[in-house]
Order: sequence, then C-alpha cells, then structure tokens
Amino acid sequence: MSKNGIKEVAKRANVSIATVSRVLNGSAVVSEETKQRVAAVIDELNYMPHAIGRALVTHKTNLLGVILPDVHSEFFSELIRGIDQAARERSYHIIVSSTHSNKKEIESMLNVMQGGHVDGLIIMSPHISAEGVLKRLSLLSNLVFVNSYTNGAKFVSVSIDNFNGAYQMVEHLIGHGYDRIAIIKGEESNFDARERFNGYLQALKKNRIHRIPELEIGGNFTEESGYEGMMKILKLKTKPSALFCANDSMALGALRAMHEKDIIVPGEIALAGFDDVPSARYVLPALTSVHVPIYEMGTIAVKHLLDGVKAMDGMKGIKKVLTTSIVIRESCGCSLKSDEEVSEMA
Amino acid sequence: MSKNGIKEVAKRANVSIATVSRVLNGSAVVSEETKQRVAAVIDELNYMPHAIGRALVTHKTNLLGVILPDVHSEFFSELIRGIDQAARERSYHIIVSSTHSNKKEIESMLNVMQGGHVDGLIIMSPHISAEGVLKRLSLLSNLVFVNSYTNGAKFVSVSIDNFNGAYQMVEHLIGHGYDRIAIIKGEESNFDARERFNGYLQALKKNRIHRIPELEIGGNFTEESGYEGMMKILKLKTKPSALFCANDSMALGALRAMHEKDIIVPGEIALAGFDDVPSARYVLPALTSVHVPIYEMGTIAVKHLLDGVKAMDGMKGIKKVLTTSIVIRESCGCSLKSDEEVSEMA
DNA sequence: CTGAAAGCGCTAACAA
DNA sequence: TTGTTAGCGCTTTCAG
Repeated sequence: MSKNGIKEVAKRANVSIATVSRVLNGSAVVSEETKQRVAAVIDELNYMPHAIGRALVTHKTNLLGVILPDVHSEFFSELIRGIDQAARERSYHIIVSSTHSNKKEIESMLNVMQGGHVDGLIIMSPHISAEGVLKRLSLLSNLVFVNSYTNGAKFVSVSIDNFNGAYQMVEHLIGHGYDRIAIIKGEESNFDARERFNGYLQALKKNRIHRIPELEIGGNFTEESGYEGMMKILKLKTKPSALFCANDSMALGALRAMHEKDIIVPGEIALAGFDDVPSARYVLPALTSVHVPIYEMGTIAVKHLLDGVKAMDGMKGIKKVLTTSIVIRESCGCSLKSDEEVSEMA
Repeated sequence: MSKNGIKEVAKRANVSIATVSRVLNGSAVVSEETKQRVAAVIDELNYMPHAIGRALVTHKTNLLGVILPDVHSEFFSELIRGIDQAARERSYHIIVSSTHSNKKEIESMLNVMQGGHVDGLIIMSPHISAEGVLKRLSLLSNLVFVNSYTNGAKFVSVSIDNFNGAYQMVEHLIGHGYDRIAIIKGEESNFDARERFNGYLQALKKNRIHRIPELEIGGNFTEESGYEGMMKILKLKTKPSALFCANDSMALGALRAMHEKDIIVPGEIALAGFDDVPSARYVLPALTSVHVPIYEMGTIAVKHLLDGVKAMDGMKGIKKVLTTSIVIRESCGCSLKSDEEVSEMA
C-alpha cells in the first residue's frame, strides 16, 4: 500500500501538489491538458483529499453540530431528518450528540464542538436558557437555537408556537361544550411545557372558566407520567369531561390508563395531545393533537445557520416562530375532517 | 479578540508550545510548578485545543461515522441512542448520515467519512451487501456492519436473528391453532426482510403446512404498504386466520385496515409483527411482536469498533448475532404474560 | 498556466 | 524537566 496522498498524485502526474490542489478545487485555471492528466491519476489512485488537512487551512469542516436532549424520540428523529436533509443539500454532514439536558454535558459538548470540528451548531435546550448555555462562550455566531428559551437576547432561534397551539386546542375543547378540562403538564423547567400550560390557562381565562388546581396534574412528557397522571385524575370525586395533555406521549399514557379502567374516550372523557407524533393516528380512538412542523424546524435551522443569517447585526436576535395547527381526530369527540396544513408566520 | 491559540498560551505562561501540549495531554512529566502556571493561563484564556490541528498529527478525530438508511424511524433513533451512549463512554462523538439506501449515496458518504474525519464507521445497509458497499474501498478495518448482509466475508458485523425471530413467531401462531397464516413481506432486496420470510417459510414447512402463494403479500416496511397489503388480503375468497407482518409498521397498517373494515383482531384474524417498536404496546389490541435488541446492537457495534476487535486476523470475519424474543400481547389471541427478556448468543 | 514555499494548530522525536 | 524542530496533508500567496 503506497502513500497515496496528494504528493503521490503530483508525482505521478508530473506536476506540483499545488496544481493537484487546483484541479481538485477548481480554484484556478489549469490547462485542459494537465487537468486531464491529473484527473486520470486521481482516478487511478482512487485518491480522496484528506478532509482534516484541508480543514486545517480552510477553517471549514463542512460539519454541523447538533445538540439535543435525548428525550422525546419521535420528535428527535424527525428533527434530525429535517436537519440532515437541509445539511446535505449544502453538502454538510451533521454530528449529533444528545446531552441529557444536563448543563455540564452541554458545556462539554459545546467545547468539543468548538474545537474546530464543526462550522456551526444547532442546539435544542428546552431546560436551560440560551444565556445559561452560553455563559462563557465567546462565539455567538454560527449558532442557532431550536425550541429553546432565548430570552430576548441576540440569538438566532427557531421554535414553534407552543402557546397558541395549546390555546387553540383548549378553545376547541371548550367550543365543543367541555367545561371541566384537566391538563397533564410537562416539567416546570421545560420551556415548551411552560408555554403550553400558559396557553391552556389563557384559553380558560378567555372563556371565563376558573382554573381548578386539582385538575392541573404534573407530568414530565413521558408515557409513564401520562399514565400515572390519569390514574390520579380518575381518583377525583368529580372527574373532568376532557383532558389536554402537554404532549402526545403523555396522552398515549393517559389513554392506556383509561382503557384499563374502561373509561370510554371520548364518551366519558375527551382527550387531546400535542406534537402530533405518527402514532397519534394509529391509536384507538385516533388522537386529536396539535401538529408541529418538526421537520421544517430542522430545515429552517440549517438554513439560518448556513445561508448567512447573522444574528449579530444590530444586536437584535432573530426569532422564527413556526405556527402549529390543530388536527382533529376522534379522541376529542368531534369528527370534523382533519386539516393538517402547516403554515409559518414570521 | 486576540489569537488565543496554543502559542498565546505558551507566551503568557513563559514556556514553549511543547510544554503547553504536554500539560494538555499529560503526555510527559511537567514540573508541578509550570503545570500550574500553564493551567492557569489556559483557564484564563478559556483556551480550547483545536481539534483539527491535533487530528492532523495524531490521525485520530474521536469521531465515529454512522451510515444508515433513513427509513424505519423508531428503529433508527433507538439504534443511534445505543451507539451514541457507547461512543460517549469512550469520549467519541458520532456523525450520522442517512443515505436513502442508494448505492451512490453510500459511496459518497463513505468517501466523505474516509476523508480522515472519522476514526471508524458503523454502517447499516439492508439493501446492499457488504461487499457491494466496499467495492473500491481499500480499508477493511475500522468498519462494522449492522444488520447487513456480510456474505461470509471478512467483515465485522452485528445483526439480529431475523430468521429465528420469524420462525418462532410463526410457530407460536401455529401452536395456537392457526393454520392459514398470511404474511406481508418486506422488499426482496432487503436482507432483514428476506431472512424473516425464510423464517416464516421454515416454520410452515416444519409443521407440514403448505405455503399458499396468495397469502404471501409484498410490502416495503412502511405503514402504508401494510394497509394496502391487508386490503388485498381482505379481498380473498378464503381469508387467513392469522397474519404475520415482517415488521411492526406494516402490522400497524394492517391493523388500521382491519379496523376500517370492522374485522375483529384477533377474533377473526390474529396478528403479529416484528421489531417490537414502542407503539406496539399502545395500539388496541396491543401488538404481539418479535422483540429486537436495537439499543444493544448499537452499543455492541461501537464496542467492536473501538475496543480493538480486529476483523483482519486470519481472514475470518466476526459475526455477532443477537437473539430476538417474542413478546406476546393481545393481537395474537393468546394472553400469556409477556416476556421481554433479551439475551444474546455468540 | 505552473511551481516553490509558507503556513494552518498541533504533537512527537530529539536535544539540551 | 524543558525547548527546538520537523512535519501531519492540504491551500494559497507570490514569483516565474
């Protein structure tokens, strides 16, 4: 096995390595003749330029870092799909790493990624605000936050409209006559969860329905916590007529609990979730949920990162909020045709 | 913003860059005193060694490449979870890229990854054999195949026992009295699919049940194809008493079709799938399926890659096959307690 | 149009 | 114990 580097190519083609580099990148004019000759040797040797050597001088790796919490797997993989697609269109690849929503781990990840390995970073940090994450990071550019709390600062972020999604869903339930609407929430520390809860609260308020503390159940976005939350609800003297879960996993858990206890959905208790995960349409009854454009969120994040959206200009961050849409299925008791159209707003 | 490289650190600490490098890596003995001094400067400057510069000389990036088809999302994300976990334990990160099971794309990916960016590669290629993938690749080491067809060659691979999983499941169905057992298969080109189909065939044969061509329906592992396959089955004059789907997605699709047509499961037609995806337990009736240790497959692949398992020794590849286990739920009509234990065999 | 040479940021002999 | 120096594989001035 010979050396097989750019030098070998140069030698065999009787040119300097500079020329080889030039035909490799088309960076300067090379005579057709030598170009052919070099290309032939490259092909013959099956030569591939060494990305690291190149990156060292160009300061470009064509790699994008993606940091996300490892919960929420359907959500997660859809997001990656979107990111990967958009990245590869720009001939980038992605390095994925899941922190466990642990600040230490996020920082360590950031360090690794700052080490020059990636040209940009997409970070999803539902539990820690952007400023918290960036405490000691000099770079503020080449960074976009996804679904994170970027408290009015100069970050680029793309997220979904959690508040309105929840608001609309709860209004929908109210509109169909339910007035005792329970909620299984996500964790306090989770940004998405807080916003969704706020949407719920606002919808009640707008419709002059008083909140009932015992109907506000804690959860943590897992199927299990939905199951347990539902069990608590079923122990109440006066049961709710409807239940809104802050995500689909918990709704699925709640559904399982109701099946076990022979509660008819939506007959006795109507149910709605949030996220519109694929399984939502396969359970029985099919789950009414808030559709979230996860894939688009991924592609947009990449677009912002790579297509020259700079957050630094003028100190004001860029905040893209994707609208959600409610998709009606069977679990909420109405049976309109589902509308899954996904739109955006600036 | 000053330079902030190793040189700056060296200058401020009044040492040579070599010494800085030494305290960075603990690669040689440095006096406690200078060590302290250098460490202080590093901290003060918030200096991070440039990974690319380092990689160029060490030939180590601490990055692992993962190439997989982008179908099969629940499977996919679970596999990544396993890989990522095992990788991070060894302080590696992973670069994920999903080809679309397209040979060209796989090759291009391989090139990118061979460019020096990764120290090893995990590749899952259900449609293309290992030899096909490696046609023109010089390196055979630092490569492990996951769930791919490594035709007796000198590769390292880890896969699941598709054949026996299917065999056992079909035997289970037969054992409970079903004798007209349909199957919705995966694509011919898919290695997993072929093995599962073989398992089905073998179980029939062993039990002296003749195969009935009209009961062998084509599919492609998507929910949609399961739905369509079921619709075809329901048009048959003599319907099967049970249906085995080569994966859960298709089983879910078939289930949806049966719900639509008011076929009672398992009363009229029993159903079983393969993969044991999370949703399997939440549908109604809960889906009997073949459990696959996806996560473990990921961790084992990494272990093989990083913990010094060399395939080249003596020309014989290493082939790890993980056993599957059937988990009984409601859809097959029996109601034993489910056993989800996962074991391995060499 | 092409070659020589200087580095990119780091590690690893080899000396001192 | 520490410094000097030679690269790792490439791109990119700068001459020619």
